[in-house]
Amino acid sequence: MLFMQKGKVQLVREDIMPRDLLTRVLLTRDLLPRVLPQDRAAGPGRPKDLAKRDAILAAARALFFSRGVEGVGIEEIARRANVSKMTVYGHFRDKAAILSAIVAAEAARMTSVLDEMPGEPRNLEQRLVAVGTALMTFLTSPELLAFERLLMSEAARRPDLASAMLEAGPRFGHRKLAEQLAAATTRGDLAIRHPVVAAEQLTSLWKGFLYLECQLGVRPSPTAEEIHRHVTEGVAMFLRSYRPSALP
Amino acid sequence: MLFMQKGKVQLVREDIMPRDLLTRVLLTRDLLPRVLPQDRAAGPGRPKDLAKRDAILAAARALFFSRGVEGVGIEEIARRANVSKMTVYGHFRDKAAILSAIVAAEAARMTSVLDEMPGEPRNLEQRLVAVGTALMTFLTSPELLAFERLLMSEAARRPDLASAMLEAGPRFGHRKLAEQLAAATTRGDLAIRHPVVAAEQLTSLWKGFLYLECQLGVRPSPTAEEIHRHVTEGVAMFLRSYRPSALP
DNA sequence: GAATTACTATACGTTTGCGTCTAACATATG
DNA sequence: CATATGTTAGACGCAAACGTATAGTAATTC
Repeated sequence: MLFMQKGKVQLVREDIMPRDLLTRVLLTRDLLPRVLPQDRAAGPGRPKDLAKRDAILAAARALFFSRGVEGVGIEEIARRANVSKMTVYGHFRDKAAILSAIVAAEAARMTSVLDEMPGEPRNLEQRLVAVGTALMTFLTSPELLAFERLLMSEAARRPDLASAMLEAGPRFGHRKLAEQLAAATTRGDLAIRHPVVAAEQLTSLWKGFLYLECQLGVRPSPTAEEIHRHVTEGVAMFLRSYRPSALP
Repeated sequence: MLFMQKGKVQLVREDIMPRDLLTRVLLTRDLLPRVLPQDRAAGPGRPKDLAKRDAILAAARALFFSRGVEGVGIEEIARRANVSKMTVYGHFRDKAAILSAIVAAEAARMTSVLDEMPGEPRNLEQRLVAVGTALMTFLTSPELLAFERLLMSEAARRPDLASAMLEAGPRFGHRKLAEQLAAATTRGDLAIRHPVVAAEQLTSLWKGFLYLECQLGVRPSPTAEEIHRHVTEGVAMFLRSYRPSALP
């Protein structure tokens, strides 16, 4: 599929991000206990094959993303993961548990990506454009769009999932961006009274109508050029509003 | 339920908006023929009871909004509409046709609401705040949020629905807002080079993070005060960026 | 090797929901 | 009145999906 190189599917595992950050993200809405279950501490008997667990999650992820939770059966997940149906139930209590694990993994990935946003380039405008471009590239990727759609349709039934994702994604991103904006303000490059508000505004400008169109699937994901142009427009507008001369 | 006063449910009918506007909205994505079907031109025999048709649509709307299309059975719709299941199938070919009719009605309602946005108040800032407040009040109403959620989850399967809604809602609104912004520019109150872009930016600022939280259901719909404060912030930021002195 | 646990394949019982059909009654045209 | 269509209530066939059960094989500990 598009978003996973065959055989190399990593979901929630301590090797992709520091355990404490992962935990912090997932504990926001007691999602963790459902995701890292009792590991039976290596008694006698054949151990569980974690590769199969990952294969199940990868298969479910791809299927859920493209056809929604209700549109996919357990048997189909098992078939795609090259696994027996019973094995699926051996690893997960039910369908909802699979979804929880996927959302937790996605939340972790989101935080991880946001945590590595570019921070160094030369002047402020270039830095903001770089961050915005990276963010929009991430957000408009087919897999992220599919994930948001999925989350939206499950939001009513499973508010915990939406909560976890909001915390790991937007809120986390806003805090990080707000820090940068505050720093720029103390440096004298910007005049911002409420950095968090400004960060939310900037993010909204970055997303704009473009993101909505992508989310509803009425247009393909934007090219790098389109994203760059769109983000640059937003940054310019933002900087005009918050340039130091604007506030006494 | 929350969003309809019992018995007074009006969906797609020529009495709520001019026929040509309605048609223009719905024809954007050949939704119309599926919604206003062949009326059999009053031959012999008992005529169809349009009140029942409306009751079916109202029931389906409420149920779809709260539990999604897949989560609701035809029998349940019929029961809630005080109608036999066969009557449902007498008016609509299948579930998808019911959904089409609902979306068409909602699109029409959306255009109608956007078309009546406040236009008169005194100065520019007050006018923009008034429009933004009205828009956000509309968008964050439980019914509209539920509708967007519904649409999002069906977007993959039914791109025509998303298209119709985008055209009737955001795109229509952006055009109207862009006209006002362009007028303000010629009046000298603003300095805007690309009114449509600016309209999209302003709308994004109005929505902001607040709307996302509502959409995901992690917070209740904002109060009038909250909306007013949020919109005012956005307008202030917008005006700082596009005030005439900002551009030579 | 014995015990224990995991995985496979398959079958099963149950539920759910869709869409159709029928027989009776209701309401319109002419 | 005859005719034609709409509405109801119930039953029906069918397919899909969930989650469980069983029996045999595979992997691991002691």
